[in-house]
Parts: sequence; C-alpha cells; structure tokens
Amino acid sequence: MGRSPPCSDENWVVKKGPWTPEEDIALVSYVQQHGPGNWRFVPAKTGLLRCSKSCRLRWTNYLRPGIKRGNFTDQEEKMIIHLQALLGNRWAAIASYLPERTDNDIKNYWNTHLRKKIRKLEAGPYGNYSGERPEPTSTSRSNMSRGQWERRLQTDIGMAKQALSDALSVDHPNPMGVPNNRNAFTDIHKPLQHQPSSAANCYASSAHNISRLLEGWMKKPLETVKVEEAGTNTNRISSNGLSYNTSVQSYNSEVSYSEGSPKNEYDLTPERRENGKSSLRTLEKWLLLDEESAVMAPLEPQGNRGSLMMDMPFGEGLSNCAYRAPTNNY
DNA sequence: AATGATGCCAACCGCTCCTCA
DNA sequence: ATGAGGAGCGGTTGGCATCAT
Repeated sequence: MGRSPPCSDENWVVKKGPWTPEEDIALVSYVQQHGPGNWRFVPAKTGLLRCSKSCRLRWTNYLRPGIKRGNFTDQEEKMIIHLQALLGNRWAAIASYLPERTDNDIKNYWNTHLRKKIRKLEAGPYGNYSGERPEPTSTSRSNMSRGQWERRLQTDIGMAKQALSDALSVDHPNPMGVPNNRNAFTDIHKPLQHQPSSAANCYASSAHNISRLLEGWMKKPLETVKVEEAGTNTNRISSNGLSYNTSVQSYNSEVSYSEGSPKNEYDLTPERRENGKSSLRTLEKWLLLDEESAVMAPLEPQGNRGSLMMDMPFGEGLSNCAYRAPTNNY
C-alpha cells in the first residue's frame, strides 16, 4: 500500500489548486466504495495527485452529501451570530448546529458578511461602538498571563454554561442567552421554519455521472451507523446540573441533484447529513467539567465516540444538533 | 470600454488533538 | 508513559467575479 503524498514533500508531485470534475469523480467513487475516512490511503488508491488532507477537505467541504449551498437564510444568520457570540470562532462547533453548512462556509460567511454586520449593529444608532468585540479565541490567550487567562476562561465557562442552560430552557424568552444589547436578534427563539432545498439552493452537477456514481451510496448504511428514523431512540443525559434529551441520529439519506449550477459545483442533497463528527469539544468540556477542573486539567479522553442528537427546544432548525456522547452510560 | 478596488470563497497551511502501538 | 502519525480545526491566501469610477 503506497504512502499518501504529504502536502509538502519535494519528492512528491502534489497537485494543488481547484479540483477538476474528473478528480471529484475519482474521490466520490472511492468514498462510495469505502466510506469517508482513511484519507491517507485515498491518493494511492484513487491515483489522485493530491495529498490526503486535500482529499478530506474536498469531501467534507464540497462533495459530501447534505451540503446546502447558496445564500444563508435569516434564521441561519441569526444562529451563526448567536453561536459565535457563545462559542467564539469555533466554526466546526457552530457548523454542527447547522447540519447543511460546512465550517468553511460559515467561517467565510462570518468573515465576509456577518462581522461587518455585527460591527454596524454594535455601533448602533448612537455610534457608540468602541472597537472589536472580544472573542474567546485561543489566540487571545497569548497576550495574557496564565492567571489572567484562567480567570477569563472561568468567566467564559460560566457564561457559556448559563447561556446553554438558558438555551435549553423551553420557557426562557431568550434561549441563547444573548445580551440585551443585541436584542436585534433575540427572536431566534421563534421556531425555525424548515428550509427546504429550493431550486435556487441546488447546484447542478456539471458532470452528471457523479450523480449516478453517488446514487444510492448514502442509502447503504455504514457499518458503524444505526439505521432508524430520527428521534426514535431518545435518551437523556445529564451533566453538571444540565440535562438533555438526546436521540440517535437517523441515517436515512438519499441523494438528489438539480440543474442550474453557476459554477462547477455539485449539490448533493440528502435528507440527513452523514452521521456524527460533532466537534463540540470545547462545549463538551464546559458541560462535563466543573469550572475548576476545566481550568486546571484537560478533559480525559472520551470513551464513547458515538454521536447523539440534542433535542433543542426551539424549533426544527436547532433540534438536530450533533453532540458527542460524553459517556458510555446510555 | 478600461481599469482599479473590493468582495467572495475554495483551497492551503500550520498547528493541535486524538489514537494507537 | 510516550512518541509517531493521522485527522481535524481555524486562520489565511490566491484568484476569479463583480462593482465603482
């Protein structure tokens, strides 16, 4: 079995830049046969002159079924704003709340649209905006002493817990715990309307054979995934006084395609995205540990890597949030 | 119509995390 | 306990598209 080309290795001719339809077909064919994962084998097995990382990225950000493209809806926008306020620039975690969007898409959308919008809003009608809103990013840590950083983290954890607690409370008028000065967005708690993939959101394949290649691959469940209807297997987990209804994510996907791509993009639109891959590590740490241990010690590796769905109390759009199971006890 | 400025986004890079031997 | 290698994440970049002048 050949070694996969590293992304930077003089001895390998690694192709970079935009992917061609032919490369996409090769990658999709591989995933169809083997499932996503084991990316290091992909270049050797497919003959692609790409590094494994590039293959994974292309799949997760572009070719993976279930990705919605096109404009973000108002609801999605509000969710991103709330989640960014809550989680910081943890795009993967934010993306897990928007199953049809990739972290890259959300990150780009934030950087190109929302950041400006937020700045404008925070400046407000009175123009009292005093600078960049502090974000709980890891990079900000480097400018603080350890003590400062730990205190800041403790505060962040407390705020995050409170916000999540609020978010999970059905009766709470402001479920994401958004500060009042951002009440322009507090209607997030209204039930989210399901956004069916409209023709405008669907991108045609410029290579229809990809659609044929993909047809049915998601219908075949992967070995590790249970096939069942969404929400039929509901559990309850508790941690630090917070508890959640959870249900095993369904895995009943179909792939569909439509015409009208403005670019060489393929829209793969299953009813459900692939299972799992929640990346709410930080959130999980906040939930699983008390403040002191969260600050002083890293979280023990989690034994169970299964994925759960959180039953969020405010509408369909938020109800299917991936959440990595914290324990084996369910 | 030509040209420069700006916006957008797919892809890359470098780092950290995770797993496993 | 530890180190190596793979996977994943967030920041950044490069190039194309669109807009403004």
